This record gives sequence, structure tokens and C-alpha cells, in this order.
Amino acid sequence: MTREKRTSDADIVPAQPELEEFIGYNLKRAYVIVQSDFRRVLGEDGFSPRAFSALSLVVQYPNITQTGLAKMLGIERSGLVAIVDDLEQRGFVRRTHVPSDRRVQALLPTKAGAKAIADATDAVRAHENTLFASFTPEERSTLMALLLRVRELGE
Amino acid sequence: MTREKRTSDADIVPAQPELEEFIGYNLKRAYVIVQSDFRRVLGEDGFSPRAFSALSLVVQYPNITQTGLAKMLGIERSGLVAIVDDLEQRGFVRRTHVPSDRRVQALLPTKAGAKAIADATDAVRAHENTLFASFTPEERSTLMALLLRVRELGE
DNA sequence: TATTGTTATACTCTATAACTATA
DNA sequence: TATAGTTATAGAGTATAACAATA
Repeated sequence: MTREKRTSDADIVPAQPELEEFIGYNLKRAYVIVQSDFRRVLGEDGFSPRAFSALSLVVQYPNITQTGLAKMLGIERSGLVAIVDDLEQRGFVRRTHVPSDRRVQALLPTKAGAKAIADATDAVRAHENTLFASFTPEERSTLMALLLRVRELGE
Repeated sequence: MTREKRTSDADIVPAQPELEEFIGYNLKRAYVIVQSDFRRVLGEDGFSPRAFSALSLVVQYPNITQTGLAKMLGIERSGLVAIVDDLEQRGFVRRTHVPSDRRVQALLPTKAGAKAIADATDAVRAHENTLFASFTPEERSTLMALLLRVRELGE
């Protein structure tokens, strides 16, 4: 058994940690970068990522139920209550009873909610355009396509 | 001002939610998919993603300090204490005092720690190979390269 | 029996601030 | 004064289980 010449374990400094070979690790690190920049920009408008996502979907799918919205967001129904409570208190959505099924609370955006999400969406677009300024349009669309492929692995 | 023919807001069903246009949103959804699969596989070996990452780095950079490890992982020093406590209790790392500076606690992997991370690394490789079986090698390396580019945006 | 929204609860992850012992 | 490790604490975010109202 041969042994490399070195004085102690501390001398072993690999050019690249094994960790770096994993997609999961790089995905997380990349996600943290983008999310923290999102929070910095959207914090001014008072939107957390999940509040932004929820309101965006309510505006696009008016009368969506809370269960339906939770499914779209990939979270539990129970977790959505606080999010909707917050959006309702800020006057961005209304819970409305549905006559045909009195269990469900359909969600409707208010005009203020539609305005707020339109402004926030513009801000997020600007944030991503700035953050990804060094990416070519092709690189961005390639990244998007591959991320969609990853998302499909979970279905 | 023209108005499209429709009976109510509920009829508006866009082919694709605006949310889907954002890299940040897709990054998060993709990350959740990969992480939950990681947890399912590594849970058997008793490694959370962060414990796995921490031990992996200690094995690769023996005598790393806690502050140095926290920087590599992108978390606060204080957050690392519980992680190292756990790894030390399980006999995977040792905290050792450094004579030249008695403030620092250098971290050394034990043989059991090196063995455990080697096995877990094999398991993670297998997990990613299975999960990304539908990706070609080129697609995987393209995804990795783009994720690295995103990570660089945060430096 | 099953489902919708809700509450209670707990767990993970992370950050901030303050402490201690060293430098 | 500054730094390494630590502790206390709090805040997101999420999940599970159970409940009332309704189907």
C-alpha cells in the first residue's frame, strides 16, 4: 500500500468538495441566492414568497377554493389559513361562501389585491432581470426548461 | 375600451399562471422535489441534508474550524453548534483544541464518521442517479453548470 | 363516511443578540 | 477591541391530528 507524501491530514485540500457534485446541494444553494434577493426586493411591498405566490394564483384563478390553492402551491390546507388570513386582513382577497357547497370558501381578489400583485409582479420581473443580467436569453430558457423537468420528477 | 365575452371572472383560466414565468418559483419547486427524495433516502442513514453537508466537509477539510465550516455552508456560526453537537454525539466528529489559538475548536472526523459519510455519499449518488434517470448526461451537466452560475450571482 | 376549512401543536431551519474565554 | 464558540430566544415555514359544519 503506497502512501502520499504529506505531514498531516490538514494538508489534504481537494480542489472541489464532493458535495459540489450533487444536484441537490447546488439546487439548494442556488435557491437560497435567488430567494434572498427576492425577499430583499419584495420585502418593501410586504410580500413574502408564499404570500406573493398565493395572491398571484387567486388573481389568476378567481373563485379558487382554499384546498385547490393549497394543492397548486404544494402545501397543506392547514398551512394556507394563515396566508389567506393575512391577505384578507390587508384587503387583498375576500373569502366568499359558495351556495352550491357551503363547506367551501372561494377566494376572490379585491381591486387592491389585483393592483398590488400587478405591481409586485413587475417588481419581481425587474428583480430577476437584474439578477440574471449575466445570463443570455437562451441560458435562462434552458435553465427554466430543466427546472420544469425536475419538477415533473415529483409527479 | 373593448371587453372580452365572458360570463364571470371564474371563466378566466390562463393556460399558464404568471408565477410559472419566474425562475425563483421554479427553483423552489424543483428544490422541494429533490430535497424530499433526499430525505426519504438518507433518512434511513439518519442524515439530514445539513448534517450530511457538514460531515462531508469535515471529512474533506479535516481541522476546519466551526466558523470556517459555517461560512462554507452559508449559515451562521450559532446554527452550526447543534449540528456539530449531533455529529459529535453520534461519534462522527471530534472537537479538538488548537494550541496556537485556544479559542478555536478544530473539527476532526472519526473513522466511523468517514465510513458513515462514504456510505451516505454512495447512497446520495444512487438517489440522484435514480431520480434523474430520465436526464441525459448532457442535461445533467448543463443543469449543474447553470446552477453554479446562479450560485456565483451571490458572491 | 368523506370533505372543507379550521385550530392546536410541534418540529425544523435559521437569524439576532448577548455572553465567555480568549486574542 | 476583536474573534471563536456558545446560549437564549424568536420567527418563518411546514406537517400531523383532530374538530365542526356540511356533503
